[in-house]
Amino acid sequence: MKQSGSVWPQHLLQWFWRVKRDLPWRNTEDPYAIWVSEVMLQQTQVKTVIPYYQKFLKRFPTVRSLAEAELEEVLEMWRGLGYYSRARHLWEGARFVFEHCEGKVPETYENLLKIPGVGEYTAGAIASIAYQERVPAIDGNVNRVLARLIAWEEPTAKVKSRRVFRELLKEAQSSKYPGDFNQALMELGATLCAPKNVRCGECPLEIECDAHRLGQELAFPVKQEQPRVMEAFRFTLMIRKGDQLLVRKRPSSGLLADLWEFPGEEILKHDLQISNNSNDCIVAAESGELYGKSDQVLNREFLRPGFWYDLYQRVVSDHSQDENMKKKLEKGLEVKGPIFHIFSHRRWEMYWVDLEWPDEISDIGLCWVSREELKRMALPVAFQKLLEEPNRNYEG
DNA sequence: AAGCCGGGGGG
DNA sequence: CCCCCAGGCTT
Repeated sequence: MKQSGSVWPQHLLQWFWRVKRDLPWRNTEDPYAIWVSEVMLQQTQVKTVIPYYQKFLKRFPTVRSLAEAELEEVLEMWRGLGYYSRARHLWEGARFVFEHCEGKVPETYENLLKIPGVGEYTAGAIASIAYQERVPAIDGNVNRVLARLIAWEEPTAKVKSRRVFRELLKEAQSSKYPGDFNQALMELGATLCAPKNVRCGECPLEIECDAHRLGQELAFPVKQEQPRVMEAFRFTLMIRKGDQLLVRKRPSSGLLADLWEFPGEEILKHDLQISNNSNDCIVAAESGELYGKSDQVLNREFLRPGFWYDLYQRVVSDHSQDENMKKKLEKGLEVKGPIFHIFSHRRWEMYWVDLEWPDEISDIGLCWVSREELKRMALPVAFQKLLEEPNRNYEG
């Protein structure tokens, strides 16, 4: 960690004062105007923002004028900037200030935070720039600059990273010019310390920067590790009656929420544990989880008629055909698969069996649909694949 | 802590 | 064209 008494904050400020662009929101101390600029700059480049900023402030020069405007007109002024929900948030924030703060933008970081749509970053920017409060304003640019400065090895979004960065800035931030200090960091990130094209030769922090010392500027900030792919089996019952197939609706949260599926179960390979049982079987625990002695054992286990019969019993609540189904599964068990399906964070190894059902079924969660109807329903691709491969018999 | 929102910009 | 993403909010 950089020690207090470090000189880089001075270098940074002097660089900023030397190169800073003359932007409209840098010629005002009006917290409302700075608020507007911050919201616009969150989503768009400086040169695009300038004309919108001027037009917007001309039409809505005060919190009151914005609060009293119709949302329609605010959105109209925003047209072309994108991210219209933020225009709405700005408008709602203005109404909040008008109503709860006597029309005056709060003067402290803490009170700015109470405005809906104003988070840590925006509150910090307004407090430091308009009121010279010594608080950080950490946006994506600042995160990148700091991560490189100290060659920080964790994703910036981590709680630990945010704590370390805040501590670092607490030491470094200028007492006399906290707003300029924050703007300088952002300017640096926007111009020299860019995501891809770094210009370290011109950077005031070149000799202080750990990433540069390592020759690894682009390695920081380290990216969030993508969630590892969870491996799972997906066992499915294709229950038919003539042209009809049995389907059910998935739960309204989680994977493939509210979509349709053929009845069955997902078993995470991660959940497979060594069984206490003396025999070599997978046992269906009360929770519905399966336990096997090893992956190898499990990989064979779904060939057992008993495995599919157990699954069938957990999945179909109409037990009138139990004997019938048991016979079918024991006599001519044909397991189909594997078919693999990959989601963003999960990988299914899919197996299924075909079953004929003789007549009506009484199960509140299940319903018959024809293949024609199925085409018009929200059936995830994973299950469509099963329909397309009726002859993929498993050959252990 | 992780994901969504919902559109833009960069490669 | 696809991939990635800021900042605030929700779960």
